Amino acid sequence: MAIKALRGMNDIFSPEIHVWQLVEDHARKLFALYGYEEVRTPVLEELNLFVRSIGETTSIVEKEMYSFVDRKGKALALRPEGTASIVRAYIQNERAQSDPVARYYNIGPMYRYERPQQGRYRQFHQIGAEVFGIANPRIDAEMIHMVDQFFQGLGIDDLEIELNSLGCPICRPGFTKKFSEYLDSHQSSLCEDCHRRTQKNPLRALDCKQETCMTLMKEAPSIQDDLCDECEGHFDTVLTHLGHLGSSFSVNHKIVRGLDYYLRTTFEFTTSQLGTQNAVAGGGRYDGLVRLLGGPNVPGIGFAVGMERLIELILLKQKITPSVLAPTVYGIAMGDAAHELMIQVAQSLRRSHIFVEIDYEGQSLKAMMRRADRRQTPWVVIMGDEEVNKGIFILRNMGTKEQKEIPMGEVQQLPQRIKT
RNA sequence: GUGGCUGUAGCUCAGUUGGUUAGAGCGCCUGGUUGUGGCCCAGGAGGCCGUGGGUUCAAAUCCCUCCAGCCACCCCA
Repeated sequence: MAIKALRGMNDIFSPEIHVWQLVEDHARKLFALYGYEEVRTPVLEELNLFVRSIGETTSIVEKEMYSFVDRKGKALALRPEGTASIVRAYIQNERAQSDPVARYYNIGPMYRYERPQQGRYRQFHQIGAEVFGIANPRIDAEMIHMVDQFFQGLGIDDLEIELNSLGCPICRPGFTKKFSEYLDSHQSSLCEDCHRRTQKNPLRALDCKQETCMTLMKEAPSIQDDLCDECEGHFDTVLTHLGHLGSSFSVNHKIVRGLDYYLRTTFEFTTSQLGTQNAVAGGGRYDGLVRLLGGPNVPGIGFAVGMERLIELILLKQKITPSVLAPTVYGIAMGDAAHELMIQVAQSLRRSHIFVEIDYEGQSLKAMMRRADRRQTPWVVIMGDEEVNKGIFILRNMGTKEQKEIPMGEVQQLPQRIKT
């Protein structure tokens, strides 16, 4: 094979593409009910946008970005996630001037240079949404519930919703310090990775999968004991409101997200059916981010759904069976004169929004019929010299094998005939 | 980035202890009906056996490199 797609980057074809479209469609319709509008931003941004927002010491920034310099030496990067770009766009376009409150959603590819495995790709797609300008914890609950609705609507009803509060710049440092000290006092029993984490990002040790570390984490200080009154109140409201909305969830103080900008509410939607890549959606609040990136002091919250993972789940659970679209009418013409007329018949039907596919390649009637059958079409229009001379065409019902001769003049009535 | 498993036709897979023209099923094409589909029957096309190198008289088969997929770590969607 001459040229192959890059590692971890996939082509998406028929039948799966229909599932993609269905999912995207579902998202657009549902999000619109909550007041979200789509935004489209470039996939390429200044490298610095991601370094500053996601955090210099996160593994995304340290080793997973597709970054390079352009012809003039400017450092660029393909977006590894969507929030930073949307925040940048919100600031740059002065959206807060007229009204700081805004709800956006976006759908598109993201890029991370990781070792691919099932549910993890170098180019992957997210459906994400962001809300700016609302500090009220009820929006946190509403957003999480909307994501829940999103999955329910696709027949995915067994995801685990896990929530946590990461505290805020007022209370988190105290906890982080306490937690670091705990790690230090147990250095000897920590795994190699957690040693490293102790320096750079101690909280990550919370979701280490090494058994010794896991048992150690059970005894570790928990963030919930150190939340300041405001954070605690915020989190409580999120929980009770989410309960009122009818979403079932659990609180997990170990969920730590890999992006530095999160604070207070964070959440994940996980499945047990996709192996180790179990997060199908995740998100959280990022109140300081807009200001950090040079904008006004506007709070924010967002989430992202992993398309590939969601679609793998859908296919796995057979909630939606991907199928190729079948033409309602399949046109078979033999000879130039018949082809001329076939085009007219087809156009007439298409004007009535009927899906017509004409066979241009079949070498024999038999071959074309075989293809019509394979395409699972219910109706076939057949035309040859005989029919042309008689001013008719044959309409064949593939199910009953009945066929009728229809005068060319009655093309207008075809749509009704086909519907019954 | 680390460790493990894997790579033969479009798909799913056979392929003996290395042995000469690499197979099956499904799918595809053609014929059995100068113009009628599914089933059946017959025939056919399609493989640099992932890539490059090595061992050997001889490699799909043994060894190494690289590439890709999968699994775990890591990370997260």
